[in-house]
Amino acid sequence: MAEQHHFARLLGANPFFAGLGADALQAVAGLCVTCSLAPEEMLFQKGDPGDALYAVRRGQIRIATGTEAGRRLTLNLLGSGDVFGEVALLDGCPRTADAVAVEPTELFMVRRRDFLDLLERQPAVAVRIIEFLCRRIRWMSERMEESVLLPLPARLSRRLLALADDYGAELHISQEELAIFVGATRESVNRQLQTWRRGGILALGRSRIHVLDPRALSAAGAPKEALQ
Amino acid sequence: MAEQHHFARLLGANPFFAGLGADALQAVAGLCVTCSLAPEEMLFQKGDPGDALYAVRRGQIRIATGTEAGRRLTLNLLGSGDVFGEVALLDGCPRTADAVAVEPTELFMVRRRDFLDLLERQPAVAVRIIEFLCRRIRWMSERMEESVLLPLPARLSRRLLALADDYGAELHISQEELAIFVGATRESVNRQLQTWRRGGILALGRSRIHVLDPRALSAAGAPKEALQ
DNA sequence: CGCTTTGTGTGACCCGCATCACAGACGATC
DNA sequence: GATCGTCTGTGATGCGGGTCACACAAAGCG
Repeated sequence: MAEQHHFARLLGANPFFAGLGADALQAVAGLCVTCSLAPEEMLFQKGDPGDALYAVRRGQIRIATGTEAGRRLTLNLLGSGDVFGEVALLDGCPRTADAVAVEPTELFMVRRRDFLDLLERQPAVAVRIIEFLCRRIRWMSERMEESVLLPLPARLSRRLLALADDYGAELHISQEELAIFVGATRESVNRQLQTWRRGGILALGRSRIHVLDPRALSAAGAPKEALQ
Repeated sequence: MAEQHHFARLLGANPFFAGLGADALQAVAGLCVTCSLAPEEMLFQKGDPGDALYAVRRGQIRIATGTEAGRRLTLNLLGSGDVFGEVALLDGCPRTADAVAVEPTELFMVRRRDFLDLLERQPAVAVRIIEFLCRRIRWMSERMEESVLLPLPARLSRRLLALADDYGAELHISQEELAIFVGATRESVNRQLQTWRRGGILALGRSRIHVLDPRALSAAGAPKEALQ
């Protein structure tokens, strides 16, 4: 019960369910199942039927894809409170990417049927969902522009700043992880991080990146365009 | 009046409004204003308030962005029957990209206020919108993966096949346009098209690309992965 | 405590694609 | 039909970043 109250609060804080009454939140909370994952454990993969919606309770989830040739790409990293898996849930089509736990992770899960029932009984939820989807579209279109138009230093700078914004200046992520997140190789990422470290912008450690000077990092991310 | 019936049919054929009753469609049609654009005329640009939803009646619209440094990127090309501008309309935030007419174009336009009123009176529309947004998210995530993971020939092949699918095997698009659509330069695109022309896969002309052998083109687009 | 595993730091080399620079070729416009 | 602007075709050259190949350091683990 305390469990469910905690849960309802967590959901209420999330834009996906914001605007529901306390009672409705309790109802949603009642539909949820928790589930936990070990590091590197896969929750679902590309092509699976989208039969559930998830929210991160604790830990971190990586949404990723790759080619058969082994090239990989992280589409997003999700932390506590983030909701994911909504697209496949809403349109009933297969998942477009894999979801893997980065660290020991606990999730809340709502099954498709239960969620659609709720949606029918609470039409106000639809509006929230629309807003949520719009936010996601904007985020994707931004990332898409970045990845096509900007060179590695700019992409890296922005991703680091975004991560620092979400998780604080002390990031614990390996350079390998970071590389497949910005669509580059570990070596290239390492070289760029080194020049920033030498400039006093970052401090580096094993699976640790400390953003010391966000302003300078931000400036370093837009030199080509700034100069003209 | 015949005008409005034509319009209502066009809207009904579009997933955005599919599922509305004939009367509802008439109501929407009544809200619409038509507007026409000359080639290269700008409908809206990045940062503008999103105060309307559009549907292409005739012609072609390019959705694009770019950096201050002059690098450009076409995000989408929309033809007759396509709906666009829905994100800014729905969440009330500024446009994330420019919309420009490629050729002489006529549009239908619904103003934000009118549309939100409709949405309130016809809650069933919300579900359609959700599906529409989901489709868009899937499309974007696919394009995003492509642009990061695939080399130019693969990206080009896929874009050509997609265009041929929408507009028929006879594409009339300049190589420059095509280049900024796949995130490359005209020169690189030209060289790739030439090798395909020499292979009998394409025929080329001034602002004209004829896809002669879609199968071969599709195969040419995935060599690296296919070989292994 | 060695031994392995996982992550970092760096050099050498190469390749895809951008950049730069022209030379036609086709369509419009008068 | 001469002229001009847009579009195509192609070479030369350069650079960002991918690939390969190690050396080393820090964390697990018997």
